[in-house]
Amino acid sequence: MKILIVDDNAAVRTTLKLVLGGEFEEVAAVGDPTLLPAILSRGNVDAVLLDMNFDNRKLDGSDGLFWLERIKSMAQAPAVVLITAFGDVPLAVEAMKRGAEDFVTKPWENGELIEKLRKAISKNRRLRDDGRRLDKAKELEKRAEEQGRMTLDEMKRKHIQATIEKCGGNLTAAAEHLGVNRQTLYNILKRE
Amino acid sequence: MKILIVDDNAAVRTTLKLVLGGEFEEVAAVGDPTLLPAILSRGNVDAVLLDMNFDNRKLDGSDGLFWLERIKSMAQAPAVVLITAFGDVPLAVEAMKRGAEDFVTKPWENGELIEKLRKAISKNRRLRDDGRRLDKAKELEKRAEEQGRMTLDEMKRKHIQATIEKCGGNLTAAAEHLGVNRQTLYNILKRE
DNA sequence: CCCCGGTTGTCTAATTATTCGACATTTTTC
DNA sequence: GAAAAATGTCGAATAATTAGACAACCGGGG
Repeated sequence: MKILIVDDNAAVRTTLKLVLGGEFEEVAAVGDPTLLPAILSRGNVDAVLLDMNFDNRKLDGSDGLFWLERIKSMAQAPAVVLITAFGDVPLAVEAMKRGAEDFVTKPWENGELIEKLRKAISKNRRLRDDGRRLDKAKELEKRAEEQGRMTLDEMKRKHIQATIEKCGGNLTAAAEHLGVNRQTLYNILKRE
Repeated sequence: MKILIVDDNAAVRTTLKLVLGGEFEEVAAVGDPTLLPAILSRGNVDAVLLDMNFDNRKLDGSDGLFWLERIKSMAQAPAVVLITAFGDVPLAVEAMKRGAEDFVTKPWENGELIEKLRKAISKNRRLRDDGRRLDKAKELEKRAEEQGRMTLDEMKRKHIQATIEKCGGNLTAAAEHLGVNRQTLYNILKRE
């Protein structure tokens, strides 16, 4: 499991890398959140541990929310755990509503942080699977509907095509599966 | 849109009913959370506004989390907005992780609360729709799989049955849709 | 009430599709 | 390189589909 730390404080980055290094497969750290899209588009990060404040003139966490949104709008988005020294309840709630898997306040407790990261990753995986399944659901729904108003012949052809596909192009086996003679299958295919 | 207020403080209940009464179709309030299952199983509540502390000896919000879980484990669960006077960040985060749509702290701002309730309801509706679609997806998937290893004849029969169904039993129309002769359809049906 | 358009159930004869057995050929597999 | 499996193609027997036709039936409107 690969973790990406994003915090503008070099000391925090070093500490976190040290703490998490022994627990996760790979731990990288960057100080500049603008690098996030580039890094994540390479797609091998399981969780991002994201600081909420990068511009020291505003400590309201809006930077963190912004980057959270950027991350979560990506396809195959990683889990995101937010971390902040200036967290209040409304900010935490807002972050969770925008799809963060967890929200921790500095100073953190190491073991707890590790646990939260692990849980975040597995929760995110579940969500991603659900998302994928939803996409598939829409497709299936559409196909079922099309199928509904199909002519018998079209239906037949489609099923034949699918079966041949499934048999890896072996027409004899396909004919067997379809319950028709091999010759009949040939005829049908010849008639296009 | 129907709102259920759950708070052991009668004054809070009265105030909330007054505030929300003009904004929502129906607003009910109870003081005892143990009534929740009974009320919600009647299934006409869109959102629950749930206090986090019922036992005044423990103000850690565990009661709220407990009831939140109970509500969210129901089929067709309503939206839940938590409300508390003793909220801290970890509690808010935990509540959101457990599926609450929002988390507000006393004292609340009326307009904001109303807005949060509305948004909570629509968010919950989206989630519920997704859930339903997922269920349907599984079913469709199963059917598609079955279909995959069907004989041409079985396939034909299934499609014919479905089409007749869709045409409300009108065989002439069904035959038309299927692109076969009416007589052929009769023959097929007669052959069982 | 009766007529009418649409459906149903059934029939024939002509057409078309499917099956079976067989054979030569090509491709796969061991 | 030989055996096994798959392909491509026949012809003849069998089965299914088609078009056209006819009597019967049902439901609504004149």
